[in-house]
Amino acid sequence: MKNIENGGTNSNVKSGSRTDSAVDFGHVSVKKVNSMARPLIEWFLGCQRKHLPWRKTKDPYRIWISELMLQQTRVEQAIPYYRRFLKAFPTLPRLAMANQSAVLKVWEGLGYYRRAKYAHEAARIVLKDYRGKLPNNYDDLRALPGFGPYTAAAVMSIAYGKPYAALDGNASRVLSRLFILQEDPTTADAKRRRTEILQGMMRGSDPSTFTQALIELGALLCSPRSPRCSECPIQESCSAFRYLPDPAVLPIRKERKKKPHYNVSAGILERDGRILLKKRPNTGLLANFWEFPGGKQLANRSREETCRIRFKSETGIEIRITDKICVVKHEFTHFRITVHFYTVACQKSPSPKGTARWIRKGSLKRLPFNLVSKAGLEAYERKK
DNA sequence: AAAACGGGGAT
DNA sequence: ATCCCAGTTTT
Ligand code: SF4
Repeated sequence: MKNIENGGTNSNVKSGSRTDSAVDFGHVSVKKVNSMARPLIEWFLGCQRKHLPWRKTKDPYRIWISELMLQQTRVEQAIPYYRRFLKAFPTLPRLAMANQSAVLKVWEGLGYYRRAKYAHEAARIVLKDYRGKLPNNYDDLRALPGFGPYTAAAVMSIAYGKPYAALDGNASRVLSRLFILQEDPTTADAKRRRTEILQGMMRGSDPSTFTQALIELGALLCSPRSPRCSECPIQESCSAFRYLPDPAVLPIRKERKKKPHYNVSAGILERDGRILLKKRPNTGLLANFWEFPGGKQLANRSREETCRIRFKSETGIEIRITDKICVVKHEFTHFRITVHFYTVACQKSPSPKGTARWIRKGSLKRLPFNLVSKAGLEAYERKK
């Protein structure tokens, strides 16, 4: 089995026809690679979090949804979403037949909303091309939207029991410490190399158990900040534990760029029990989410003027400011914003342009909003 | 290779 | 305030 991919497009590692003893991991010991799986798996069988909802199944659809939700997302945060999602869409065909906005609404609050879009798209493809069953094949999975090297390998190993190496942040961190890999783990080279090592490590083990065991080790013991080496089942094999005063110095991390900050003004316009909202574009940040019309602070303008001008350009509607509602601060992945909410009024009941719509207040609960809009709306309802 | 893409919890 | 999480896609 191979799932190593070259720079960018992974196929899980291609190692030709080399035998075990010929596998070369540089200074990574073959003996160590071969001796680690057993204690790791024994520890996992005794100490894993058996209550995690996705541990109760090997249904490829459910494993897929769990892996998708867990991308860059903490276990505790994903659990309620996993339950709600599978209650709403119990099977892959049910997901495929669902309305895209319904899928997005269930995902609301979980972040990285492209994942919801991909889940829906992939489900439709699988229903059409694979009779509703996720393909039992790495390359076919990789071809589906949202299936990168990790997710494809995770489904192949965890659900289908095939020996594909699933390299996630946990597995990568454990490898960094186990073999004192001082390279930057984010490069294509490092990923390829680490996937190879993983493939060697999982040889001879049950792939489903091994994949979950290594990830669980990274989550429970070999944590980013303070690894609990004294409880670690592979302590004896671990070079970082043996040679470094503090294994937590690995993996090395690159310094981050500072986040820019923007001020934003937004207007809340209500008329005849309806509120004027704007749907965000189909791509990019918070794609297809709804929000209050407004925009970034304009140079040499007041916040109120900014609100009025931005509101007009997004909706075509002339408004005047009637009151200030609240100020909401929020942090996204790459920037921070401070949003100034105002109540606004207009002359008649004009029809909006673009993606702006009058939404009945009773319908708000069916539309997806991010935390900023929710905070603005809540403050508005409270103040009225 | 780098940037874009959310939100929350831990330190 | 900073890090980073069961990563993938686009640029
Ligand atoms: S001994 Fe410590 S550093 Fe090494 S794998 Fe175990 S928890 Fe991680």
